[in-house]
Amino acid sequence: MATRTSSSGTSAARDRLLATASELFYREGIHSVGVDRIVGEAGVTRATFYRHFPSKEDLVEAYLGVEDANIRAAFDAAEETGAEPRELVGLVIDGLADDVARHHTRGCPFINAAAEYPDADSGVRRAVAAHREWFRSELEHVLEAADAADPRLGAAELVLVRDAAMVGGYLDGWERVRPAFVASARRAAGLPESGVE
Amino acid sequence: MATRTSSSGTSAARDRLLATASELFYREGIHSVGVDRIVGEAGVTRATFYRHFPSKEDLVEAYLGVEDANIRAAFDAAEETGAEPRELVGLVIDGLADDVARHHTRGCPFINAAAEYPDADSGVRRAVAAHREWFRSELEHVLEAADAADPRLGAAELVLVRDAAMVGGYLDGWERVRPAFVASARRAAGLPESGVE
DNA sequence: GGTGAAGTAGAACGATCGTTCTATCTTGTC
DNA sequence: GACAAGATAGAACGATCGTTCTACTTCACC
Repeated sequence: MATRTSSSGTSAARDRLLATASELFYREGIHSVGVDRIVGEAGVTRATFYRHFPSKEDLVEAYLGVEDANIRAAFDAAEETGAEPRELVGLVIDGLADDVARHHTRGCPFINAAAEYPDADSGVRRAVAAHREWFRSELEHVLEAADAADPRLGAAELVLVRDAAMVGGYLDGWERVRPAFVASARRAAGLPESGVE
Repeated sequence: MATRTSSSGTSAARDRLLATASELFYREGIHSVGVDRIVGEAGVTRATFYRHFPSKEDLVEAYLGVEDANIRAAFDAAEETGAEPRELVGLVIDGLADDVARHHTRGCPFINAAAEYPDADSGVRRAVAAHREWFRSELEHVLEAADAADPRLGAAELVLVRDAAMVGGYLDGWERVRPAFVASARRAAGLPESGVE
């Protein structure tokens, strides 16, 4: 059953492997999840696994790539609503809050991964650093377009408060963190305290 | 060389074990550091290890206990300066910043531990939750004494921003995070933007 | 219709994991 | 001097880690 889906490097087995691993890595941590577990739950053999990924670490990096792509897609979707620059800031903040509340209830995939990879030169940490830098500069552009007072500082504060929201949402519960997050984020972005519009 | 130090559960070997493990767990992560490594660097045998700790997880919890005690001691020291309530708020914020800059450059021990322990009922996660609740209520008391507008929300925001400072300090570098941290923290606590006094 | 890549199945590698064991030695206390 | 507790040394447990291997099957493409 060699179901090659496209001419590129993708295949049904590879997709299942990556989807299963992403779920397990996020929910239970990376070092805690063994290769046996992944191939078992993906319904794939070890040989197939190592045909698609040179090592477990490559799978870990691919997992972070999935998370990165998801967030970029969310930003793209927000921008495609055609909202005005100042509206967009509110949309982004609401989107971040919504993401923490619904999808990322076990903390930030990148922060959690970094906790398990102390070597800053490792592929995993490089992926984390690249993602964070993209995220920060993306926020800066959004604030810049909205004529924020200090886009650079504002973006740094938003990153700060988003990190905290993911950590706090995981450890303390989102409902306890939400008010503080919304207050801090809107203040950092130079928005009024109240509703979106 | 059975150097019993006191009549309680402490001993030189146990102290070395705990100090070595604390350093290794913090610097390299918990699952990444094996028992062999710990006993080796502590200059102790496995038998001695298991005489003092029923299992590795007990050592992990003891490690978090050390971190918890350190932070409590720092709060006590700040309170013993005899500063006025409003001064104390500034002292606490400066102390938190100083701690991130000097000691906790690999992130927050509790957040990192939680990343590796998904089970909220585990002893490790219970220790994390207990520490965080103490920390939050301690901040609330400090803000309360300083007649802050909303001590409960302010404390929640301070926890938020402190979490973020430790994460950001680790992943992005403290010098990049410091301005955003100080601005957010002082605003959350209802302090003026500028110096301590 | 044959070639080759991608799949399955399953055994096996050495290394390390956390844990337990026996046996010997040192030390402080009665 | 005897005894118990703590530390030492080192072998060994079964389990799991990430990785590699051989052998066989199935499909897509030229």
